[in-house]
Amino acid sequence: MKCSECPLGAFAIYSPTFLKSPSTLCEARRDVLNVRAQQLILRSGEAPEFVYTLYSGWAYRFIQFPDGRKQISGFLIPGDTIALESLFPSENLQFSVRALTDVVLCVFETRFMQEILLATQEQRRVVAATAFSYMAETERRMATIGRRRAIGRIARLALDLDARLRLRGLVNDDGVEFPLKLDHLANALGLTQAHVSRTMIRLKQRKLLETRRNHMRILDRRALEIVADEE
Amino acid sequence: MKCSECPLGAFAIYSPTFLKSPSTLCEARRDVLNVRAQQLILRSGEAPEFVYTLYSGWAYRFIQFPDGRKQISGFLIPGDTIALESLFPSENLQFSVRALTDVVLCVFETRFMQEILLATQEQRRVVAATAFSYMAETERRMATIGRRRAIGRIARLALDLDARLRLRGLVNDDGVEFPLKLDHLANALGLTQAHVSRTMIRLKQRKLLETRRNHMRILDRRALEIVADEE
DNA sequence: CGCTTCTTTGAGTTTGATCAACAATGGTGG
DNA sequence: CCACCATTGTTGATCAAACTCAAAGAAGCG
Repeated sequence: MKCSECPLGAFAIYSPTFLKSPSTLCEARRDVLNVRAQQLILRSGEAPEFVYTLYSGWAYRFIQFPDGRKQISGFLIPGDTIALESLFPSENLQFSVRALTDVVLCVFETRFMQEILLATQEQRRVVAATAFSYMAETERRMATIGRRRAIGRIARLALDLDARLRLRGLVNDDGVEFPLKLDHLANALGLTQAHVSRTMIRLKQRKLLETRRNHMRILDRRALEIVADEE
Repeated sequence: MKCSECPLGAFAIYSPTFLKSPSTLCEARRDVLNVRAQQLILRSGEAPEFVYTLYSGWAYRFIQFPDGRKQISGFLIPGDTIALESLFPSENLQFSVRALTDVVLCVFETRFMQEILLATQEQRRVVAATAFSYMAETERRMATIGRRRAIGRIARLALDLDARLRLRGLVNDDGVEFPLKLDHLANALGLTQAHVSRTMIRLKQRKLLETRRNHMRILDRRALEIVADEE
């Protein structure tokens, strides 16, 4: 695969550099890695050696508790950097990342990526904006989990994912790719799988969204937003 | 107040610069602001004009819902920067910050602070580390809210705050300053004030911690950690 | 001392968890 | 193309944690 033809380069964290000179990224890229669904990509407690970006497939970032429970703190979609934390030599990771589907990763030399991302004003701005936007999303999800009931939590997550996927152009016939199982939703939203099932059925009955196979479609965005804000 | 004598400079985000040349900060400082308890410091939707750091008192960062509920996403203690987001000209804020007690703020020229914080490798490292550490704390709190019951959530918050306050030296006779009311705990942990009250009483009965006036003391740290991890 | 702000407590209700079984779905290989 | 298997989703019964609403106490402050 040539970086110069990458359809995601314009959305990645290195987009300013990519748009100016795609070949720079090819030089920084060490490898392209295939990872099977369910495999760990980053392990809590370690310090990642490379910077990875997601070329295809989904992954999720999660915190594992001693008793086996887990909380998914975010989903990663094509174009996302696996963990901005890996860019800087600070502490070890406090979370893990697991492939949700089969995944293809681009592997970059950390040192090289640091240089690219700090090189220009514009690049630094994009890095900061990406970090703050992830921060904002995490805070909003915390608020949703803390203060909304099941139906509002699911509505909000559906809207957020839909928006992000659309920005990346990952749309098919008026809906988006959607490999999440009830279990993922449950672990991301502080609910149980059984309860997510019941609640999804309510959302479908109210004609707010539908899911089939690996696909989700929002049927009434306005109404769904009201549910997310008020229920 | 002279910056050179500031006891918090060594803990602030500009600590490398401060330790080398305290006067640099005096030059960047525009003002010292007194803010009363309950006043808003930053408003959601706006773009802050200056960079503020907390010289004394506590504040909290929160998201307000249309229906009046709110979620506190973090507490700010002396030495903290009010919002790293204000450093970079990205989008508008998605959260607000309110003074929890009477507060004294140092007000810095944004442009000047940017220069200081990007000037050296060491400064950039500290900025990144601060951002990632706040990120990690937010993710861990999300996990706690999503996957722990009331007693574990309170235990975890008490431990986290205690640790942060101790790092800053804000300790008095084996306990820490603690101006939080039940309502703040409730809004930070996704609970109601009534339920926090009942749960705190259980923690006190089990001799894990005590609170009087504006003060909290952890009586059995080991046991409290077990509660935070497993209950 | 009186007022305001916080905390405690109670009764009744609701949401969501738990445990468990069963149904549907989508591959896979024969 | 069908039978089989693994995975995922649905459903029911029961229970517990936490919420709501409300009122009474306690504590702190001027």
